[in-house]
Amino acid sequence: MPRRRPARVVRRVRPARKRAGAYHHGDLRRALLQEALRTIQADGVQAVTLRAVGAAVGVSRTALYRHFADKGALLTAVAAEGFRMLRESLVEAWERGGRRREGFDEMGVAYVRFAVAHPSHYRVMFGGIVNASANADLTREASGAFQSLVDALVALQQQQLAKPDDPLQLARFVWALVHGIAMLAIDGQLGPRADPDALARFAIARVHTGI
Amino acid sequence: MPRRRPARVVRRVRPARKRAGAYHHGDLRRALLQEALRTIQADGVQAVTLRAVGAAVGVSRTALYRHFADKGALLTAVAAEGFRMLRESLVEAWERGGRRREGFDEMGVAYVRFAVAHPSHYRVMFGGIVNASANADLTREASGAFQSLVDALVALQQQQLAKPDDPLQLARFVWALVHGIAMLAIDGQLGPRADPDALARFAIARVHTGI
DNA sequence: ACCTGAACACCGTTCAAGT
DNA sequence: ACCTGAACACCGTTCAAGT
Repeated sequence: MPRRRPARVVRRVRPARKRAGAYHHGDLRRALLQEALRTIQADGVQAVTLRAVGAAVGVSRTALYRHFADKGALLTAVAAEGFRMLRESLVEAWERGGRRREGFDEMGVAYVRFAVAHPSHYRVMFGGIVNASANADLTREASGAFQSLVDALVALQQQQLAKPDDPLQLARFVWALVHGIAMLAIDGQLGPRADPDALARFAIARVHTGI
Repeated sequence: MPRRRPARVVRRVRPARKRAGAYHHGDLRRALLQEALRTIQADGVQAVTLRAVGAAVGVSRTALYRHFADKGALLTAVAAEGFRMLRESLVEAWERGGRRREGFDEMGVAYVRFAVAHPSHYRVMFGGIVNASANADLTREASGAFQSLVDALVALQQQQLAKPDDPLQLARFVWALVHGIAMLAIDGQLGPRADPDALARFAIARVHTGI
């Protein structure tokens, strides 16, 4: 493990100028969370150190402990935020596609695109870095994203566009499929020439004949 | 991050008894690899430290550098070994099922079972810990596992049990599906009462009508 | 050829102390 | 209430030295 030093945290370090006697930071919790998100997107999770995140928002490396239980809690919040963003993308795609079969196809593509656009963030959500069932907020956001898929499937069933199977099991099936495509894509396991979008459309098309 | 200390490495530490003038270890490379595998299965990747692995096989923490470029190379070897084991499981299931549709179903279940039986090892193979395309040996083993799926699909096509679509794309589709089920299962995202085996069979059954 | 031991530059976390 | 700075117990990696 190269133990590569955080690329260039310096650039956003505020020179510790603090008004005399004023230790407050407005909303340090939010600032730390956003800096963690920025670092993950730019340099990956391993670049998120308490020292680097603290320095970037102009605070000591232990200030975080006032707002998070530990580093794991910070990453848990990052994961929860990811599920919130993912749910928004899915719902937007579903509605843009007219809440019909086209909308469902768009959801599948949107899912894979989210992962490909935010690979490091996606890994925090699913890579075993945070314990999915440990945190109530995280569980709620993850369930919300999953529920948007269940809702769409129920709507398809009402329009006779899907078989009246257990929508939960159907949703798990579709979720696993797009999740698998997403993981293989960001892992480079689809090969250099594979097109994640095309595979997603191919897969969803095959799924329709099965559900 | 609790930075939890390696549970109980002590138990397998040999008391550094070394025959005078004999530094050789027979096959230290293999010993280090197997100890890493054992630790991952027992305590997870984060328990694999050069100090712990070295101590467990009775060697200093830097002896590893004679046989691996760095810690990443050790984990890459672990991942490659995982793909070898996975391919064996898949081929065994395919042949046990008579190289027909039943065999294909068994492959899907075997895939998910492998991941559930070796969750930490599976994460090393797919969790972004090692770079999939960086190492030739790893790439070869991963391709071998994937190829066992392609071979099965081609056989199904020859038996008219699958549509004559591009077998590579079909294989990516099925691979993504079982991979997604596996990941969600070991991540606990399927919920506490979900049955990975049942979901795998449900999914493969739906797939057959689509391929 | 193979391994050691000290040294180095990092970590996350705790805690008494400051305002 | 909120933050600091030193201290602690860990890391992976390098390197001169030993056999």
